[in-house]
Amino acid sequence: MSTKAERTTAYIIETVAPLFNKHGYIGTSMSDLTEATGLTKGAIYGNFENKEALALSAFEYNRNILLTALDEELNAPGSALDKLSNLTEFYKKYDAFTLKMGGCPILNVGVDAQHNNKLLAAAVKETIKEIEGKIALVLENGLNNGELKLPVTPLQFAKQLFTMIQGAIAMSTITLDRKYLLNTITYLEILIKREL
Amino acid sequence: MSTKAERTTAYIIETVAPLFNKHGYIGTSMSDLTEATGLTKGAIYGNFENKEALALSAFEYNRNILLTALDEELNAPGSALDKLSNLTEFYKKYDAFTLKMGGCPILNVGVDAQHNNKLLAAAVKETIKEIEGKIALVLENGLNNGELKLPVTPLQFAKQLFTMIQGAIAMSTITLDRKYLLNTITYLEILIKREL
DNA sequence: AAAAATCTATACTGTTTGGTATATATAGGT
DNA sequence: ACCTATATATACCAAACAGTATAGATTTTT
Repeated sequence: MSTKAERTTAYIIETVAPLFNKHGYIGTSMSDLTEATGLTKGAIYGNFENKEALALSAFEYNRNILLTALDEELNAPGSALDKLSNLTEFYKKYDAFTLKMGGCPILNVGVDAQHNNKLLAAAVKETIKEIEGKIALVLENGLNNGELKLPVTPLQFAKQLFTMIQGAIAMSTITLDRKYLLNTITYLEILIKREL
Repeated sequence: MSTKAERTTAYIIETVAPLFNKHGYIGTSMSDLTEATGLTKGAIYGNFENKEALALSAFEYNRNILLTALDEELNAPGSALDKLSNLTEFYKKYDAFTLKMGGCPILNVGVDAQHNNKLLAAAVKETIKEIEGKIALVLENGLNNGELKLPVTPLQFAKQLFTMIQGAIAMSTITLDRKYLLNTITYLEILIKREL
């Protein structure tokens, strides 16, 4: 069984991750964190070196949830097209999926950290690369199987796909209108059926 | 000629607009503003009621630059397809265009203000509606001319177009890689040529 | 050019910021 | 059950926060 401190550390991360995601690095104060966790500064600083380390752990927590969910869709049994279909279905519900974490961590932290925190900004860039790689791998396998053909390289197509998805997420987030998400994904489904 | 105070007000807005756009509402402090403008708090608070009013003016300043530039492209003489071509050309250089204002104000303020400032968040939503309306109008005119046909309503197509553009902006901004912008716009040009 | 209006600088407010030293309380191992 | 190690709370720090009162400087109007 895990030690008390490990459980406290995990509890803190889980609790503050949505706060950092919603209000940004600077926008989240230590008093916000003590209030949300019910712990004191002593407890938090006993488990994390400083605010930055905590914010980074919080992002990584959200990122792992996202990557795990994506892996589940992309590694499910079935053809490459099946996996892509899993992916689009997943993103149709992405707003509900990211509700607990306070919205899309890639969009929120990516934009917030750009000029406010280099470590976080780099972590987001790395996460994007990972996701694009995962999608590209599925496409490459489908290509090698002869199951589908591509107008561009697998990575290039994956990047285009993810860009459109991220655009839908951005628009839905900013306008609070999930139609952007639904309509874009519907378009992507048609695009996949037609092009591949 | 304008009065001294009016010029000072304008000077303050021009100077602080990129700061608010880059670092967000909470991330920009009054001392950042006095430092950048070379003015004191007295001068700034003499021209603006508070930080929020200044941030709103700063966003509106950037927004007006953007809307004016878009109007120039969409109201230029020529056919509807010409105007759409102007639009895609404009967005190919969007990263350079938004450099002075510290990045895309719709993306930056839209994400930042979401949970930090309702007034700003509402202003961004309104701006998106305006831009979509402008694009939709061009499409509608082209439709009425018999110049082009659309798979969906003009507004719906405008929204899809803008979502993809905004996705490219988001990805380019977060990764600092303008290829996302270029590749997406290239794709849009093909899409317009094929679908319309 | 004088008077009235307006703009800006200075100095200050109370509050909140991230972070720390230390004392106490609690957990884990024997 | 005790002892040691560790985790948490309390009280504090200097700096930075947004905002303000007022006095002096500069425009603008007359």
